[in-house]
Amino acid sequence: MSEELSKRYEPATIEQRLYAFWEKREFFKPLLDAERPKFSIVIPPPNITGRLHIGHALVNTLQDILVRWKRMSGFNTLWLPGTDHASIATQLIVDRELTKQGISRFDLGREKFIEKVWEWRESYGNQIIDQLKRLGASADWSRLRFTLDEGLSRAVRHVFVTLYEDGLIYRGIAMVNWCPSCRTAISDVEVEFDERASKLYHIDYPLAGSDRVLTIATTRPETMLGDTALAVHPDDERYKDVIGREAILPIANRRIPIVADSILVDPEFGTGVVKVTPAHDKNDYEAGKRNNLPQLQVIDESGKMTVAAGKEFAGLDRLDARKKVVSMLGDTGALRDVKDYSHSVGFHEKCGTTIEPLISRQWFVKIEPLATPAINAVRDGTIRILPQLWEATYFNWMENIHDWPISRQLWWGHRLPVFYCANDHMTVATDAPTSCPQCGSTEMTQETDVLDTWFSSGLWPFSTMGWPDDTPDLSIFYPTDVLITGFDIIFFWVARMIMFGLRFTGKAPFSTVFLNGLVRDEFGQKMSKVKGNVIDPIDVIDEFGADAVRFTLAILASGRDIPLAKSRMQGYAAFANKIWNASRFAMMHIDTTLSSAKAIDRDCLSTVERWILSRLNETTRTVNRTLSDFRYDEASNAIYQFFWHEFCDWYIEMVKPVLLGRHGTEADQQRAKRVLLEVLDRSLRLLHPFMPFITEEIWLKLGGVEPSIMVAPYPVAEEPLEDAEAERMVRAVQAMITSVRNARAERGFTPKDRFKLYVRGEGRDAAFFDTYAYLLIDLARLTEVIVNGEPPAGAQHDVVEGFAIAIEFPEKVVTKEQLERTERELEKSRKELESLDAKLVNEQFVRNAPPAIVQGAQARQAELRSRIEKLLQNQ
RNA sequence: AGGCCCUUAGCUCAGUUGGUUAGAGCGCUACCUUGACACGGUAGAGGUCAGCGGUUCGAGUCCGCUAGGGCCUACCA
Repeated sequence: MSEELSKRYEPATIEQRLYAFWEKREFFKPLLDAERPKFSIVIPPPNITGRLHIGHALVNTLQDILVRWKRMSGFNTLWLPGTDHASIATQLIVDRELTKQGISRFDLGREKFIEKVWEWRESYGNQIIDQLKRLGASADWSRLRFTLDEGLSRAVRHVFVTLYEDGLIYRGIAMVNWCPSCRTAISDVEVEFDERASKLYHIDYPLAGSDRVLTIATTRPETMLGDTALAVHPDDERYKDVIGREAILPIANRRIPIVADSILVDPEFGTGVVKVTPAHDKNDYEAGKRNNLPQLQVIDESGKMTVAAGKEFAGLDRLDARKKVVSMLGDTGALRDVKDYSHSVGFHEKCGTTIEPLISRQWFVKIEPLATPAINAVRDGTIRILPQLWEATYFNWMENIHDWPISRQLWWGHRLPVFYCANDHMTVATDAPTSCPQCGSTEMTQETDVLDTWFSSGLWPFSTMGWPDDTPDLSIFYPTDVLITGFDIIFFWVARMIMFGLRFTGKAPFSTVFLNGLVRDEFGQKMSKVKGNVIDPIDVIDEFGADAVRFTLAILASGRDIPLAKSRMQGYAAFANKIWNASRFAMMHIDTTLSSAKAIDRDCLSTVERWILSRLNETTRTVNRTLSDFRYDEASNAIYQFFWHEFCDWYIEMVKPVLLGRHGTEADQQRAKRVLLEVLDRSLRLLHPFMPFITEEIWLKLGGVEPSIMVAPYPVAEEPLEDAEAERMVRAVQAMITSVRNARAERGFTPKDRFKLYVRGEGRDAAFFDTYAYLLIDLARLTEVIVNGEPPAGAQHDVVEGFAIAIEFPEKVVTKEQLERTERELEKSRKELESLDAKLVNEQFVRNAPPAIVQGAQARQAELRSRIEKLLQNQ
């Protein structure tokens, strides 16, 4: 048959053509058929701002492997793709673009700015989708969703209104994490802490009406302008007498009360006196509420000092104000000491700005009623989180969860469905009211705040399927089966989907969460532009092919961090080339197509054929089992080992004598061709989820019944193919061949030199060695094999897999290396035998160990004894 | 501060409930242009499984301690 294949596999020439073929034939699309077993999965929507990075490549490779495996295994499979509008990230990017052009978003105004963002999204927002296609992702692009789509926006409004009506969304004034650069509130999970070198300033506060001073310590002296109290511990003997008195706040010269607070103050820390700034510190805020202290805001939304901080500070940036305060304190002698200090500082994860705790009016989700069912769902096994150790992290966070601030003072995103009339009456409704239900005013304005991006992505598994409508997609594909994502968004996203899913659909949105590790560089370092160790997936796809990249990611992914090295990808590119050439070899000989080939008569197979089918069957079993456990590493490794080291290294070599007509009958040859086709076909199908492109390219040439390998059935293990006896005998042949090659190399013979081999075997085994002597002759390059003959003196003896063999060399050339080697082997065998002997005379061992272990030890003991005896003859 | 994890070949890592001789990829050495493949083949070197102690007939695997490294969460005046 067969067209010519090029000598080397060239991924670039086939990948895009095959992907276009799959898309055109709509193989990615599931059926709207509720009767068939389904498998569904939703993509973690990448941000529209994103370019594909290696983390996306990983998570989407893992999803695609699962999806292709399930699809081939007969499931009606949906992989639903989409993108996230990424409120802050996108706004930041477009903002920066505008800044480059010398425009501020405030010049444009909200509406014009949002138009710009949509334009930006049209141009760049789907780049990442095209990149996912390069990877081979078999998602159903006809269902592509975007979190700001009308349908998804409707779901968002519906959820907001429902939660509001249920009393689970409220508006309130509270201290939040504020980003002075983005000028918005953010949630706790969006704050990243980093240990920073800083200073601890010790400042004297005079006690009013006395000469005494109270020394406090602070890392943020500028906030003292907003101090409204000092606090000490009520049981601290040193300060019992000052409780209730007043201190004089330096610089501002205000009198502030001294209060007792056992929660805020740790008497062991510092001087035991704490300044209290209720408007600018979380703990002080709480302490202020406990002690009825006024809140004095001295820093504004942009991080600048307010008028309340004093005339000379108003308008200064908080850091400049700090310098000024320190300098003034120094001048007045109130600055007692400055110490180097290291403490953790919160930064906005998106822009890196230092977070400023501020009191502001925000919208919150009351989280406890949502969290409790979400905790239970994981506890009772409705949802399982893998690797399981993440469950503890999930519980820990969920059990200490705080209300979720969901409003953001941004422009790009879902505007809250909250409307105010001219008389400031508030209406919460999914559709904009034309007039105020309370006063009839027709001057309605919508809340300017938008929702946290994660509010909409929290609805992703069902909003993408048309919820809140009752759609076929929802009834067939929801809840989904598996969620694959990075552990870094377990709180941002996974927890919120579970909470929302349970609340609004009554069902867990997925039954399994698989959290993949972080891709690092080959030395285990995080990839970062600064370090310059970033691997761009598109670059490596260009260099090694998508299949090699995917295979590398899969074989390294066991749930933990992945140290990715280019050398690794190079290795699997070589594997792809190996597959290509093994197939090339096979196709040079195969003369039927898969669809026209006759069924294999399993009753008249050769031992070698039964062996390779048995090995392939075992591999098939392993791959299916490990994939269902998300052990991508074991699955891909099993195929790799089988294909390269059993199929290529041994089977193809063993079948060559028959295939090339050096041995056997015409019928043997025909059968060999048929089995070769069978093994290649099954191997390719087994491998397809991991390496979709190369397997498709080759498989199409084999002429199967199905139009594509991706819709051909996935192999499953079949018990009749297991053949322990064939495996035992071929193992023996392999060991004999290895032994001969080894001895040849040791004695300094070339591969061209041929020898006589003596093999000892009984009954059926002897008959086997007679029949398959040609294998030994061909692969070990022998002149002949003598079964149960008497080897001449000077032959080299060995015992492998329980069979005694001897090699007759042309003359007795015993090299020093060889003697040393024999000595080493003897030493090893003796040592092992020694420990085995000790074990077997130990009654405890014989009594307590399982019989199989004891029998194994005895068998090994016998083998070692005979091996030692034979090795001694070589000296 | 609390919790979790890691330490196995030169490098990066597997090693499932304790059980024969601890594996892989890359790298390294020697030989081989054998009619699928030099992105190849064959053979080989390389490990006191971080250290110490314990449980057990038996420990890389279980327990404790020590040392080093990483991650997460919360607070740090």
